[in-house]
Amino acid sequence: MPKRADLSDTLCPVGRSAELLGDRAVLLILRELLFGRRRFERIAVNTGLGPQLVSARLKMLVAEGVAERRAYSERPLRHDYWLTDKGKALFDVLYAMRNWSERWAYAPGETGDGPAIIYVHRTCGADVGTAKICPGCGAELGYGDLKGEPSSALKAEQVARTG
Amino acid sequence: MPKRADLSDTLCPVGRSAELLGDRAVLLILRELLFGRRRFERIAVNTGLGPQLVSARLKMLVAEGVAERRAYSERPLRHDYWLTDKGKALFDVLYAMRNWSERWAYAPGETGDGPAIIYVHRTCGADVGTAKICPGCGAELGYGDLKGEPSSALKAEQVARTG
DNA sequence: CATAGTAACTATGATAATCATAGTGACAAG
DNA sequence: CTTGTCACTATGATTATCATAGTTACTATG
Repeated sequence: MPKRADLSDTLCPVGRSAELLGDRAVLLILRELLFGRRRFERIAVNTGLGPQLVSARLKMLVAEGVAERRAYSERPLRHDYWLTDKGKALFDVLYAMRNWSERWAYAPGETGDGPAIIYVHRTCGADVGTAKICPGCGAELGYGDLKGEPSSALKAEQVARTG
Repeated sequence: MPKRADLSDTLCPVGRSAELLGDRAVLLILRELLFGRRRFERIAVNTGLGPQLVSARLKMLVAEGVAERRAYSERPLRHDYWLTDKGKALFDVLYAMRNWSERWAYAPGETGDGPAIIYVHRTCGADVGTAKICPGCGAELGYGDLKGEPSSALKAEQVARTG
């Protein structure tokens, strides 16, 4: 490809975020980070992306202020990646993606019966389904508010990948 | 690139939608379709994408059931593209992207003062800001509920592109 | 102390997606 | 009968991505 057209200076807000989010690898890495998987190897394995891609994208996310690289061990020197507030705010986008998929992206019965991931509101314990507002208590749902439980089918897939 | 790894059969809902949405061209085309721009040429010009890419992506969106190709003229035979319900439901994702950008993606003052696009709730007339729930009437916000007004700076940019 | 293991990467070459540019087909308008 | 419109297709150069293997800097084990 020739250098991809740059949209980072568009004033259109969708165009701006598309520059960041319009990339499979970025979305998958953000998924991992939002789920609290912070280590390089874990992210590479869970996403199925090669280490070179993971490395390049993490560098980019750090440069954009979406993630932070921290040392979690001095000897040996080891680093992992944490979301910044700017990164945590992307929860809303990924949650919208998840909700869309649960409604539109599966064949009937493909996930067993029920969603691929069940989300429960930490505060009130209600199963939120695919709602934007907690059906139990009416609160808005954002980063950290939900606890996700993969369906048994999805869990099996994750175990198969992780080995 | 070798054939990109296929995620369309993951059970993870974020992975599934990432296969579709993790692509700059798709996001930009969806933006246009959600704004009611249905014609091929208009989409190509507004997104800055080449006609080949637009063509390929629209075909994919039609194959995925996100958009529909319709004849709007018989002589000469001309087609345009409409979102299906599955496509309209993607509003939530793009709206989340927009909200994130308005909050995190601009330097201070870059959009003048105020958001790049002002959204007004059609039903109650309230300026929704970057809320997920209408601050005026408390309703959830979905496809068709909002009327967007680009800031003057963004409008100028759009005119520059359209010619 | 030598081998194996772990974790976060970097290096290399093949393949294919993307871009820029130009062209096509079918018709309408002047 | 030339110019214009609209929805595309064709071509070639460039480069991002993938698969695979290797590197660095340690720790743990026999």
